[in-house]
Amino acid sequence: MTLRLHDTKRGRKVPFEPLYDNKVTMYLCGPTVYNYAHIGNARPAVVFDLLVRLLRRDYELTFARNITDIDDKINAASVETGKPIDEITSRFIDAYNEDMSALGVLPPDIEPRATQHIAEMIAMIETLIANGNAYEAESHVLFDVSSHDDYGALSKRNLREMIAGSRVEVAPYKKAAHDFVLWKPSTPELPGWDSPWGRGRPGWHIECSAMAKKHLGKTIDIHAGGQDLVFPHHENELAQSRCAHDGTEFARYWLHNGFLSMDHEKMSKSLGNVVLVRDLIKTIPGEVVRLALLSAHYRQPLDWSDATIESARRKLDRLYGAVRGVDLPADLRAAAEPPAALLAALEDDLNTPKALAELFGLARDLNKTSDADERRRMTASMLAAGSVMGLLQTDPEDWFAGHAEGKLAGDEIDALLAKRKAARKSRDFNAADAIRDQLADAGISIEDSPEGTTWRRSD
RNA sequence: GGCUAGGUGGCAGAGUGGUUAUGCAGCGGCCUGCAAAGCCGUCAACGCCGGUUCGAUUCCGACCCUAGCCUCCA
Repeated sequence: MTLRLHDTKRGRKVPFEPLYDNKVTMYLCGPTVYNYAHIGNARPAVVFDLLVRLLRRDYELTFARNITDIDDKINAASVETGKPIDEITSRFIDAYNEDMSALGVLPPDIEPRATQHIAEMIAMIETLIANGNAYEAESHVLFDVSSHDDYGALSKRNLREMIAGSRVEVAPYKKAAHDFVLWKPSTPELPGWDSPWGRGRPGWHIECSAMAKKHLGKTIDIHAGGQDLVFPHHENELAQSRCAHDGTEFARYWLHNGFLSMDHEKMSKSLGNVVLVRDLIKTIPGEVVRLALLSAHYRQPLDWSDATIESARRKLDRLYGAVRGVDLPADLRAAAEPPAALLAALEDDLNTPKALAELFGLARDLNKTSDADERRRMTASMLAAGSVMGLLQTDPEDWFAGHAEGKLAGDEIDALLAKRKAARKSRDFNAADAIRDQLADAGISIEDSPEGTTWRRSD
């Protein structure tokens, strides 16, 4: 395949070539588990899940998505609720995985947790001190940014400008404003680990460097995350890892997804517009959320609103409508390939809107033809495409029946449709239309065709 | 203030130096007992001002506007 990816560091799309022939390593910055995942957290999980699915077609992929389970926000939640840290984190790890699963996100090969890699972090910090890249001050260990020439190369900023624009108070123990914490002391109430610098806990950035090294090696192929992580998180990871590994390249391709807004406003707790995935999927199929997240290119901003959801739902109705009622043998389905144009779109830096356009084109062709073999072939192709994108994996009948219980049960609907059929046969259209109205009131719309009548939930 | 990305038809959203994106909505038609779904046709766009060019929405420059980052943040 000819995959092209937009690399943040080079600032442009470049052909993807793994370090080793057919083996690819990929690391995605996962959640900090102090709360349920919101829709903004879901975007990187979904878009990079698509990349994972694409890569697995041609490469032997090792994919790690970490869990940050030690952090000040987690500590704050612990103090607030009076519950121990691991009770909080294990609960939200489970919730995160359930929620992502509902969005069709496949589990990563490795899900490393920060608290299980303290020794690796300490070892890396010791190396950084020994190499002259870090220093100890007042029980803290800080990374000396001035020791790394290339600092700022990823986020395209230079230290002088950053200091000029800085509005941050500089901690007194720092040599320079942008030196960042590798290790910091803990108070007796807070979680801590023994270290050469006393009882303490790791800074935020070091965990990803240590875990990437342990599970994927010194140089990884793809490092991904949200755009907001470019600085400082990824810039700092990059500096640490290279300095700890004698300048060895850390990540060969840096991928960052764009931000999500809520009704054109920034999502924030203070505005009260944070939407949890957990709440969303109570009323909306996870697949609708997934398609909504894939309906804009991953590097573009995406606005989340009721219209976004409704649009995704209608798109799925159209796609499922096309494959509905096609009797597809399992072997034909298993052997099918996605259309080449669709793959080409995805391989062009995950151009999901283009890929979806191809899918709709196929749906139109499918709706047009009445040849049974053609219909089976096209349906198989659509489902294969859906499989790469993590869509269309539900039985169409189940899709249109809806997940939530409506006002009418399935057998009641069938009974009404039978009555209507009889009425139509005796050309009593008033009675037939009354039944149709009754169904419409219950949120059921019906579709007559030469083969019979089908129905769908439309509310 | 600095850095980065972007401003496309009613809405969402790709793309391109000259030719239909796509979805929803609208309009006309076909199909239907009437609808719905589907199909056909159709309307409609490239922030502003210059420049390069035979030709720019697409390249270059200025300007205006928007978002993100510069502090925890997907």
